[in-house]
Amino acid sequence: MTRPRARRARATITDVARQARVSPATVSRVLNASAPVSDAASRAVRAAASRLDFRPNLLGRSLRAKRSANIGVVLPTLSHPVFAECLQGLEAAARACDLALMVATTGYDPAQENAAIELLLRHRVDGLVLTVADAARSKVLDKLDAERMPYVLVYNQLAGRRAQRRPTVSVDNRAAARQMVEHLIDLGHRRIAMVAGSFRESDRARLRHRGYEDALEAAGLAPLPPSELPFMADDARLALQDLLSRRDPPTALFCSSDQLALRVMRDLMLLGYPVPSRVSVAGFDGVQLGMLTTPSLTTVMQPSEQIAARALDLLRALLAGEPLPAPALLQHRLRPGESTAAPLASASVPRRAARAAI
Amino acid sequence: MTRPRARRARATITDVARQARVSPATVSRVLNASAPVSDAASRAVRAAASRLDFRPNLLGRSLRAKRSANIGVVLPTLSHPVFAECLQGLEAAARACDLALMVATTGYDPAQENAAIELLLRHRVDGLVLTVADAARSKVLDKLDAERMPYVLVYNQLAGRRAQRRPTVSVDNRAAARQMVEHLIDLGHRRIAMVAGSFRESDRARLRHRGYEDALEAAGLAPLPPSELPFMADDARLALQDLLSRRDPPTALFCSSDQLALRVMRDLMLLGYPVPSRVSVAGFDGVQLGMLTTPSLTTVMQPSEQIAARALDLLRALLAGEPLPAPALLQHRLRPGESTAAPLASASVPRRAARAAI
DNA sequence: TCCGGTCACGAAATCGTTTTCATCGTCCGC
DNA sequence: GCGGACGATGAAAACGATTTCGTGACCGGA
Repeated sequence: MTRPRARRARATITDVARQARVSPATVSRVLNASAPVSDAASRAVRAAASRLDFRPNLLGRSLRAKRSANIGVVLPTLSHPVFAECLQGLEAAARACDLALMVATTGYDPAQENAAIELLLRHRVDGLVLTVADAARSKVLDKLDAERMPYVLVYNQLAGRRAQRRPTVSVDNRAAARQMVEHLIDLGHRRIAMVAGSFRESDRARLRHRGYEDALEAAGLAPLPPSELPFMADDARLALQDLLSRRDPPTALFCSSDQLALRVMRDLMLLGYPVPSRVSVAGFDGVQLGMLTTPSLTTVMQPSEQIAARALDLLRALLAGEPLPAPALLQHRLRPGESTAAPLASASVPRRAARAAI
Repeated sequence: MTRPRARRARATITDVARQARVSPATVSRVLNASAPVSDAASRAVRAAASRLDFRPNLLGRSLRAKRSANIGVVLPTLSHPVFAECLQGLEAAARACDLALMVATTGYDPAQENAAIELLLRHRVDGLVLTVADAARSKVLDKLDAERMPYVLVYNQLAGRRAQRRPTVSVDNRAAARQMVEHLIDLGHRRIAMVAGSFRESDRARLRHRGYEDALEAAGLAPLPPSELPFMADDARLALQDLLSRRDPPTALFCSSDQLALRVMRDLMLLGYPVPSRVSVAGFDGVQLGMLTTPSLTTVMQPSEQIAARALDLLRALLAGEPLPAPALLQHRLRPGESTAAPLASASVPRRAARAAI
């Protein structure tokens, strides 16, 4: 007697086996192509599986195989479009090879980084793709190393010996920043300030600052003291006001991210400093929305899609047992926009002096 | 003889049990507080667990308990900030109750919607939070219903009987759109066009169009034919050019999303129609970036954080066995920006005629 | 003292797979 | 005709937890 009203539970591999008159082992072999199976059996299994609408229970498989086909993604935030785009890219790449993605965000907070990773590890992700605040002194990376849990860093970039131990996919932040600042110098700017959210907490911001210094030094110009913009909108505006009302204010601002650059542009407008006629603004990231503003944002494009795709490639290689890959540096591209222009004649250092300085 | 060089495998519940001199069952009871345990045993277990750095293997638990503590999120895209913000909110809410999130994006494509869901179901997510292209005629929702898989829709909004069967969390799209268009009318606009990516594929765009019609009708104004902007940037610009070079062109454009509105604003600038002096533009969503542009975007704010939090609440209720909740309508808010203003005197219908029409 | 009832706990079954190992033909070369 | 190799298969043991069920121990009341 079958009980018609009870919802039929989903078919398991045993049901398929019974229906196909083979053993569960054979079903597994057919469905995973993990061992040769006779044609007859193979067909019977496939027929049974489709008849029963078999959906393998990945929990069972993962438990037994010690592989969950599941990779963790840990990012600082999704409000910043560059990370959202990256996640989007990861997701596409992951689904292409039947991997699921578990995401967590950390808000740049080490405690949350840790909590996020713990959660993912409990769920037995096979590996991780992550962006940490500071890759060189990250507790969670130490932990992952200690546990031999494979991971690939994205956007983070390491220098020196550490770079050999921790796989990263990024652009050459220093070179890219230098190129951007050189662009500003080429436009005629002589007093260029760099603005970031926090240098201390971001390895990328620091590298970009190095690039900024490289460019100025090569041009014989003096770097201005770096500015950190407070997180609160109003405080940030005041800080900006302060920065620009000094004697010899900067004529160009190089921002450590597009998100920041867009905020800065907006604040400058509100403060009565038109962009780019009074102040030029440059960003870093190349988010789509930077092209939609007026003026459009001059920025360094990071190839987020490629970064994502490459990161997943590397991670899969690690999972396959290949040795630690060298850090991957992907090509950036300077995207000129309308937010940068030559400085006002009155604001720029007299031509002759500038030339002499160079 | 222990082999010191072999990496010690992670401790399992059995190891903890052995170390604490109790059975695995007791360990489980202590760690999940699922049954009373003596103080002594409890302490011993906790001590052993922390000494061994025990990390429960959720695969084992999920398999046995038929609960994976894992919820699936299916969204059209993450490039659209409104979804990124939603995911961000979901993640925060989920981690607060120790749930992991598995995400997939669909690009509004039914085939991908299906593939994404299949993947998540194989991984045995406990439930889903999703946004589909069109909730009323969605194959995947039918499938989920058939399988009794709990889900909550976000942003989607259903009308009529269907609304009772499918839990949704959204704003009142129609009312919100009406309010936005009324705002345009109040500013003096008489020829207002609505612009969307695709009405056919989006239940939300259609509802917002209804609200648009409501507002115009209530004001005694005639709706203009709706415009769908092509996806390709250049084509979209041409379409816009065409729309505005007709006889009696619209003086205000109501866009079905902020993303679209920002693109439209940019294109209008490029085409030589300043916003808002020549054309007003209004959006829908309330994404953060809309406040950073100049002019800032007039829009309807959807409370994405709350939508996410509420969706997770509802889903947890469903998982706990509670009956289907009624659709949740959350409060929207009109966020006035600089992208809307009174129409040029020459463009607006003469006051008297307008009054008469009303 | 005995009995019924809690209470804390352990043994063992179970979840749905994969994987090892043994078995059984069959085929081939001699 | 025989031995060995090989190919396809099934039985059964994992994987790491939860959960059912049963069993002492203990307590209070008669």
